[in-house]
Amino acid sequence: MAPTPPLSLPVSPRHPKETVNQWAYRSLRQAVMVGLIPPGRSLTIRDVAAALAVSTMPVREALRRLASEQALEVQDNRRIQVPQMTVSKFRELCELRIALECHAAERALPYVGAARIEQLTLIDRRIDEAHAAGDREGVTIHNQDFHRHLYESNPNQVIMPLVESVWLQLGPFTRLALSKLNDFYHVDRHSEALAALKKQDPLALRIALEADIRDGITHVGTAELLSAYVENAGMVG
Amino acid sequence: MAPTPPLSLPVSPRHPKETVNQWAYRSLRQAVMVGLIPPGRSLTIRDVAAALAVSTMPVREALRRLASEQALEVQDNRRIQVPQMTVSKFRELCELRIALECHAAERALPYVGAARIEQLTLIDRRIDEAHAAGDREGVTIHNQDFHRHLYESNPNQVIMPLVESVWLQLGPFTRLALSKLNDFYHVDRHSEALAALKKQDPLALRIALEADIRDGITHVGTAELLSAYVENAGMVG
DNA sequence: TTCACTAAAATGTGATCACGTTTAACCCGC
DNA sequence: GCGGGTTAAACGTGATCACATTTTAGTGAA
Repeated sequence: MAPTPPLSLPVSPRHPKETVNQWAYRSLRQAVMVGLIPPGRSLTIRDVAAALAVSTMPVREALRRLASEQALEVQDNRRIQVPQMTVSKFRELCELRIALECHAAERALPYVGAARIEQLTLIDRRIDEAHAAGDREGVTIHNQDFHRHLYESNPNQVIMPLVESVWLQLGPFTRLALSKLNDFYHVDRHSEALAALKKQDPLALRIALEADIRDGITHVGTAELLSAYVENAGMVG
Repeated sequence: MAPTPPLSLPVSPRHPKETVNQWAYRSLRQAVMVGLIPPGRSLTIRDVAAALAVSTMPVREALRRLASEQALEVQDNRRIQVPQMTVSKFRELCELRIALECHAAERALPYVGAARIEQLTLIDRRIDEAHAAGDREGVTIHNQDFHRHLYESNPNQVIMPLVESVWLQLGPFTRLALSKLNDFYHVDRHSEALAALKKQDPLALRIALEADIRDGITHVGTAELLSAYVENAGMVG
């Protein structure tokens, strides 16, 4: 077995007023979300601390937090690693995502006014632009932005943290979905969702949203593709 | 304003092989779950550490973890407190609970066999016993046990952590529901759920489960009762 | 009495160190 | 060469200390 390569993390600049803890959390979260750390890779506190050039203290709290959000996994060894994915677990996460987000959208619907719809339309345009430019990471970010803004129309926010947790778990594997994105004719589910919002039609919204989520998933969801991806431990370009 | 009373936590014995961190987390979680710490009460690291007779290190990690599970809330002051509840937030949490748990039950259904049903029946009996004995906390614990065992029939577990998060947020207020428990004729929704499991009937299971959850909630859910409870900051016997 | 300003206490944050456990390397005997 | 046992390195955990920020108390003037 080859020796584990030295850990290198992309260091985004640290915001002013941001604690080292938050910065470490944000950096690690981003790395996990875009699948930069292959599943099964174990993260030691000292290594991450060295990679981020900070002490161990903020790092271990960031690691623990990500673990409690199911983005990382603590083994019996007390060692922390990126969770391994299985086909059935993946399916389970997708179905959960659909149930959760359809519910979130339905609960948000009554609060969606014209201003919000305009905002969502704008974000949707940004997705298209990133899509046209072949910017996969941009598509991911703006797509999450679209969903987040929709659900957060509901002022009584309790669902978003759970949705984010699911996103984090699926995160490392959405890259695969995006790599296939251009191979299919892309139906704009977001337009359908926006139409449903304008009509205040809950059922149409659910349908559009479920279709949108499945669209991004089915390309991955075939057992063959995913298991090939899983076996390669995330090494997909 | 009266000076904040000194913090006293019920210290459950520490398991062997359990780290101080885990023990502190478990203790705090339990305290929050049963509503022992009134909403709005701010928890300082040093106070909790003193109450648990440990150093600050494990405590702050426990606090942060509970915060990331939405059981506690970090303010802009960086201070940590038990979240305040509002009527609409409560309703939102209840609807989320129903959506989440109905989905979990449906995904678990195919895996529920005779052995599991027998186990659930046993737990249900324990609920009745606690109910008869007037043991509210026992009812809560065994009821959660029933739901947990049902959802965990699904071997690909991804939903339970989210469910636990919702339980934690509702936790401090279920006490009120239980205080009214004996005032109404109690339809045994668990029996209906068990029947649905035997028949492998997804729809009947959903209906039974939603009814079960609503039964425990409607007594609280009336705006008057809850707001009275919220105003009193959890001071309900 | 009330408001503003200052000083002191309290609190969160981050770094460093010590200890026990786990993991990996190494060496010896077969 | 190969397996088993010993030793050293690596790691997580928990405690203590120093520092910056926040909160509170106290004081004095209007």
